Amino acid sequence: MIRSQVKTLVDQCFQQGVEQGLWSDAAANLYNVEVPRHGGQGDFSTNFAMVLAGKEKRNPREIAGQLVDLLNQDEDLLDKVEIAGPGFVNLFLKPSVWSTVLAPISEQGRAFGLSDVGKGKKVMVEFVSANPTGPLSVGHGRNAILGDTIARLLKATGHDVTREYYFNDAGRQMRVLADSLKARYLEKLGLENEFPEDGYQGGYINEIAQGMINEAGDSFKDVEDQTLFRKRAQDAIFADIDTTLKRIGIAFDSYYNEHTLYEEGMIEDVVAELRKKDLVYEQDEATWFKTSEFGMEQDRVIIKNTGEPTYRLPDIAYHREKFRRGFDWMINVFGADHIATVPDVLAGIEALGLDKSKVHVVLYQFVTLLRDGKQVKMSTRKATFVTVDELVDEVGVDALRFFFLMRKPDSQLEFDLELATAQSQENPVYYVQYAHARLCSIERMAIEKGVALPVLAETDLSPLQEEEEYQLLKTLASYPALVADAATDLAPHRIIFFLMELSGNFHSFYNKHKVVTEDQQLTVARLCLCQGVKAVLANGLDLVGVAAPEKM
RNA sequence: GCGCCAAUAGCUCAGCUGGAUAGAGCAACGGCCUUCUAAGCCGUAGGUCGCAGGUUCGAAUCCUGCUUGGCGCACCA
Repeated sequence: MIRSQVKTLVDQCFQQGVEQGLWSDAAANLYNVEVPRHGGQGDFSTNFAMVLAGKEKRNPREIAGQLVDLLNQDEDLLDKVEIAGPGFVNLFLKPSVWSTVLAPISEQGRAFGLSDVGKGKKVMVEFVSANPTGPLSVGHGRNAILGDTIARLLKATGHDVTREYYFNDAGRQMRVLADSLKARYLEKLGLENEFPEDGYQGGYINEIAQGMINEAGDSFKDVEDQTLFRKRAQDAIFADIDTTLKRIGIAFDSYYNEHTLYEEGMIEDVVAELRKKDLVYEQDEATWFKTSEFGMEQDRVIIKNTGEPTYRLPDIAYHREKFRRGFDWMINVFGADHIATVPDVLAGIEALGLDKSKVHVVLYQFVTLLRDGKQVKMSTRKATFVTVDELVDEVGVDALRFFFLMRKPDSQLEFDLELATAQSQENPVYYVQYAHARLCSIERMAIEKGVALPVLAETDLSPLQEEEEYQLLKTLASYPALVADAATDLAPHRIIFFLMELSGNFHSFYNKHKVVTEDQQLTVARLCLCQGVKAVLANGLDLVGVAAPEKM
């Protein structure tokens, strides 16, 4: 926005300097224009002279002086230019420039902040992907919110996004699940049963068993085939997962069942292709993949001596399928405990001659749940986990999403239930939402007092001259670039930090200055500013899936 | 033993991919409601950016080596 105007200006001066023989073009695209951290260092600052000095072994302050002369030809943007420190050139904008940010916000409305930096790139975000063995737990919650928000960000920046859920309803885990259900079923009928040693102990199994009894009594008691029980468990649990996801605002574009890979022969196909490249061999009745040829310490089994593939093989086949479906960028959201599987799959992709740089794994660290100040130990089997549903019951969807996004994926996330529930008033999500509600309240008040909401194009913005007003305008102006960066860096937490900053700017402004006053000119100008802040807050909140309430 | 992630204020964490004097929220202390929502604001205090080297005009940020914590290292997923 305004920053890019300034960047363009500096670029033009750079070019002029090249044409005038002041310097070579060695530093093209290497310098930057950024917002300095401290006050008094201008609205923007460039390291131009120092970068160039490094390239040409000259005195940076001398180059800075030449750049300043060129910049001083500008009449529209700049108020003054200074050389500072080791050779920074600090640019001070004409104050009136800042209010120009309000026009695009007003014109674009909900679309302000969106961009086409993705250029329609076809991207798949695969996330959650939990097998249907139980309700979604806290870890899945972080996965779900992270994946969903990354998808939202990419969509907002012009990517063609597909959200996919990959799951597997076969395999050992599901067999144990079926056995667990059957045992509970028999148990409830008062019949002899044997609960599997490593069975799933969650109460949800009992509920499913009870449902079967309510429906059909004991008619399943002699069924030997486990398929029935597996299907009952899977259907019930999947429906449950789906309900939870809907509840936290998440919908998938497609679901992919591992079965498909078998049914359509893609598993054998991958093995055949690897074999053709002499990358597999048989040993101890198992089939091995030469991962050692791709920088790994040892080879890995892809087909067990039982004839059953290990998880690697379908994972590789699945990724090949993603490539075949034409995705340019494949993002997987995995918990840190899956780190070990990543190199194998990447090796497989490489082995198949595909471009592994198109696959990006977002690894998020664990969520530590604190209850009564103590860490809650969680285990899916023992059902000592806290579910996403329970969390939502306690803190609500908005707080859940906000909290899960407050930390970058790389950081462990501490979720203190007491803090999130008992002190919900101090919850940062309210800080942001409250700012939005206040803005709505101001508009209501203005209308009540007979002040019509202004039309920006007809409003003189020159009365906006307070420091707090400039601060708000500057923050607003930084929004579009922030969204673009957060998206391409897969860093949703930056949106959260932006929202807190903008809200903070607004609360400060609000406490120091009154919007609706006797001064007509000032009132309408400030109402325009408020409309801009409100719109950007709403857009940002929408981007992370948090509500923007009009009243609190 | 090997791999990945982290280490920044008392606590929880940012730090825009190498910039100038280190940032926020809680917690602590002191102030601000007859005025558009006090779920808010203002001020004070709080730091050897885990340790040691290296790279350069310049390092919390990049490289190497250590230390501590978390997660992994299956013919489980």
